[in-house]
Amino acid sequence: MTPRVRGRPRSFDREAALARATLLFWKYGYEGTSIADLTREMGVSPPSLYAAFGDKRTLFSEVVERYGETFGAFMGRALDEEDDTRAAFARMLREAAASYTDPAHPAGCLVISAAVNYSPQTADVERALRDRRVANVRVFEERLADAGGRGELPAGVDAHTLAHYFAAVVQGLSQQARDGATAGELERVAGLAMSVWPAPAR
Amino acid sequence: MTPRVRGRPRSFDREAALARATLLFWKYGYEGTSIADLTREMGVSPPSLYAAFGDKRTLFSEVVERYGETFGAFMGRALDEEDDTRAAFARMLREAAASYTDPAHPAGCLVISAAVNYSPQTADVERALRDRRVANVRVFEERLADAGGRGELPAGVDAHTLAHYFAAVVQGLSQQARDGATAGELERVAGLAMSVWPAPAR
DNA sequence: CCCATTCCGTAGCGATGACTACATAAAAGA
DNA sequence: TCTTTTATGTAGTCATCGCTACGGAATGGG
Repeated sequence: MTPRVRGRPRSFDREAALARATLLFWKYGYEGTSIADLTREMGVSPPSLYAAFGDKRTLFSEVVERYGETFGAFMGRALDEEDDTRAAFARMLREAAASYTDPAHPAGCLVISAAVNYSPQTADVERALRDRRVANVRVFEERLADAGGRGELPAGVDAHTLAHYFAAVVQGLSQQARDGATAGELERVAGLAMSVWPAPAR
Repeated sequence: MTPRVRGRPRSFDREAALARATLLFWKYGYEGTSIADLTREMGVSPPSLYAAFGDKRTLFSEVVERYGETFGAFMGRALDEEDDTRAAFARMLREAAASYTDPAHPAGCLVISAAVNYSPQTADVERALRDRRVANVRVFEERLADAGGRGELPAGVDAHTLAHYFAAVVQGLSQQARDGATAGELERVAGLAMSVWPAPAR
């Protein structure tokens, strides 16, 4: 199972180091986190970091990928596991409020907040996260349009606007969490935000 | 009126240079904008910049102050000029949607997006903007509590939650605008967001 | 006219950014 | 044991960061 390779084995836990890097990028963002910060917190010297993860951009990409499969996975799960569309979005907002304020890690969402500011040279990093967010809005819209087609929403409900609304609320929850809002405050905001849901077709 | 001073007069328009700096910080953020970027776009050499504006932090502070009195002033105006509280918040969201997508300047709100990412050395800049945002939530809450006291809202309506909700929506609109949402899309989101407004007391 | 004052552009300061050359250490294969 | 392979720590590379010393240019005061 453990494929013994040639050469000297690496002296650090790659997964643990990646987890440390995630926390740094999450809190300070891509440009706010220096290689010196990373090597210090990961307990790895610069050459080892570059050998194990490639350059800073590649490491960041892997961090984002890992984030999506772990901390950020609640969003896809809420939409996939709930049959009722309203329940799916309600659960998504509720879990976002909880996750974004979890004291076990930095506040807010890494995909939303880690590359807001960027120098002209790192515009592509900002673009990569923006593409993820835009793709997410499309996922929302497809689910809502599908719900409309199945009669879960009254005819004529604007799935496009509703999708952008939920995206905006999620991003607002992330920003509020970073500004110090508590889990309880955000859970109540999430509940209030759901009251825009259109009256059921009759 | 023009107080003639001794020495050589400055060869550039201080207000125009400040406006250029505002656009740069607005788009790229505090750390994403270098002194080299600023001197190039402002058409001013580094020593002139430092003589006229102090260091980078001080320049940024002045930019933020100016922003609040110009581009960001619609928010205070909406709350001050509208007697009806619901109309005040509706106008605020509507104008935010318009301002954040105005092609005459970078998308979104400078106070929300210019210092999301920060190195440990510039945490105080992030803090300064965060304090502004948090103060804003308090202004919202006071206006909403006042509306409750005047009978504009049903008894028992949670002004605190409502204030955080509106703050989150505004921040979500800003992020959506930076991600490329159009004015029309955000205006519809703003309208939808207002449907959480509680039914009037009877 | 000369001086004091203020601003100008050039050129460069020390510190830090991302990243790497190099010699060595630790493993597997022959 | 000896070679090959891969990882390690030290100690740098060059570019860019925010910022400034310095000498010259443009003004008003005397």
